[in-house]
Amino acid sequence: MLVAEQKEGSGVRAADTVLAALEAVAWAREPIGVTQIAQAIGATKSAVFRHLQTLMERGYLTQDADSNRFRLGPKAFLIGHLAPPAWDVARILERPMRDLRDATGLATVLSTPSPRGALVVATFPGTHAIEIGVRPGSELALHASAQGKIFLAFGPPSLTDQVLAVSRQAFTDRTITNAAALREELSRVRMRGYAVAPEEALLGINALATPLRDHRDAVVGAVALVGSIQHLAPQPAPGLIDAVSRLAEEGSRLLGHGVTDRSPPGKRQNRPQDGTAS
Amino acid sequence: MLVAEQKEGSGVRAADTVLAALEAVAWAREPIGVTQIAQAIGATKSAVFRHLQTLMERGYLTQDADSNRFRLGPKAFLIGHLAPPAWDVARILERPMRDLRDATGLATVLSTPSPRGALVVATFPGTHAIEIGVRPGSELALHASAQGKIFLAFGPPSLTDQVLAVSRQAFTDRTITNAAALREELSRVRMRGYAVAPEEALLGINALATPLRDHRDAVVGAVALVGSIQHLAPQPAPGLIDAVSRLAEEGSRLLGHGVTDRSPPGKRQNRPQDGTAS
DNA sequence: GAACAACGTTCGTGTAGCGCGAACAATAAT
DNA sequence: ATTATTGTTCGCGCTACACGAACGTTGTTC
Repeated sequence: MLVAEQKEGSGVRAADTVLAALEAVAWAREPIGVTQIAQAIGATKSAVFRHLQTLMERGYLTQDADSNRFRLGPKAFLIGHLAPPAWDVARILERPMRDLRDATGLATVLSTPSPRGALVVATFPGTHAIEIGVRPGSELALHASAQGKIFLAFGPPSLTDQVLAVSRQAFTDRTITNAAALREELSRVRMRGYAVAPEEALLGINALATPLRDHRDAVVGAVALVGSIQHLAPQPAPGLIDAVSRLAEEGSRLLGHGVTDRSPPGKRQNRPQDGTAS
Repeated sequence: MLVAEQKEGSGVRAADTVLAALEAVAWAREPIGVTQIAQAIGATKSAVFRHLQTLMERGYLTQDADSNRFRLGPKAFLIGHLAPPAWDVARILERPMRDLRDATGLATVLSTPSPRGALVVATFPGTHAIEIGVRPGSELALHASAQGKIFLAFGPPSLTDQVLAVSRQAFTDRTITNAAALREELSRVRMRGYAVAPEEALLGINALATPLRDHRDAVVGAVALVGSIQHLAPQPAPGLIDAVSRLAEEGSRLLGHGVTDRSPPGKRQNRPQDGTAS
């Protein structure tokens, strides 16, 4: 074992497992049993069982009296509704996102940055016969999704370094795994102001994403269109780019971007970085 | 094995700690630091620190870039909004609860049963000069709160046994700690249909609660008025009782109570169990 | 109705991973 | 500068966790 290979090194194992179990229940749209949870998160039944007890004791889960299956409980609900309204972009953007979906027929996705990837917060599936969508809760790889590249391109450079430090998984043969190539792609994204990821996460699928900025100009999310490469070419139609950009701008405006922007320049969190010294 | 004596024995310590840390952040209405969290949940700084890393890795928390303080993250938001809409009673009852508060001037509280107590889901503080309220997230003792007694009186008998198995804490000298007296009080609650808890949790404060029932006739929550014993006597004014009862009935109706109530009697969740062999 | 399968739950064991306390670093306050 | 308080890291010892297998129960199949 030469390489440190820090995958999960800093965290607490039992704590990570309990959160994984919680998520397994959350992502399932119907009550789910111990065995399914165990194999979903790759742990043994007995371990999961004890963790589920912990979650029940604290009210995050409830166990159906006669089926012995688990569903989310009141504490989970409460925690989510105590979360800062900043994440309520989902609600704010619900209408315009649906409109964009209806106008383009493509799946519309709202993501937010998370250490493991671009967390899908809200989605509106496409309207074509072959429906393409993304499940809320999914975490899209930062290097292989349009949203992820947005976060890498406009987010803190430490995030990029983190991603470049470990080897990137190749989901398809179009996935950009080379570090230099990825850096180049990111500077291209910065120039264009939008990101695409043709067949980088899944063959036949492309995505087009633009950044959401808050009142402090920090990128806090991304809106994206996802669809077949038939409807969403590697070089998307200008109309689509405009539409997504407008949606992102509207969302940013609703987040306070551009208003009361009186923070003295240079006082932002834009630590000098390297200015893309590449 | 007569008594199970399960205080915290069955859970996983690290898992419990990480959830406690998550809650500490959630209940704080502003970003909070490691030290405060540690002493809030009674753990050492270093342990809490590692747990916070786990929570960040999974996106439940975000760390403010320059203050190093923690706030709830997107995953917490998402989990809460994936919770079954049953807990959305809070939203459904928002209007009527506010109306009741305005009509009575007393704090209106919505609670739901949880193993540790009556979990406060939503509150509207009273309107008197001396404001009395309950913080969302608080877990009121089952034996010393009006809401808790509702859950004991109308919930599964196993819950009552559980509470009676351990010694009850006396918050004031009015708190009912004696097992027989509590059983008696519960049957009184069942007869009346409402519960009060004059000065049982806090001197000078009383509460008046009625049960919320879902479509299967199970008690899934309680609405309560909380206020000074000046405004809320140990034997509350009939008008107040009526008002709370009406609110609870309206809430129950919104939860589907009374419609398609065709479940055969005796088929409910009253499994014989061992009948309290102790 | 017996045999089977699958599930939730319990139990014992070895070890690694956790909690602890103290040291270190970085900031803020005096 | 000095002090105090914070966030972060380190090393150690022991606990309390993950594992695997067994148990009890439910539901399914022929």
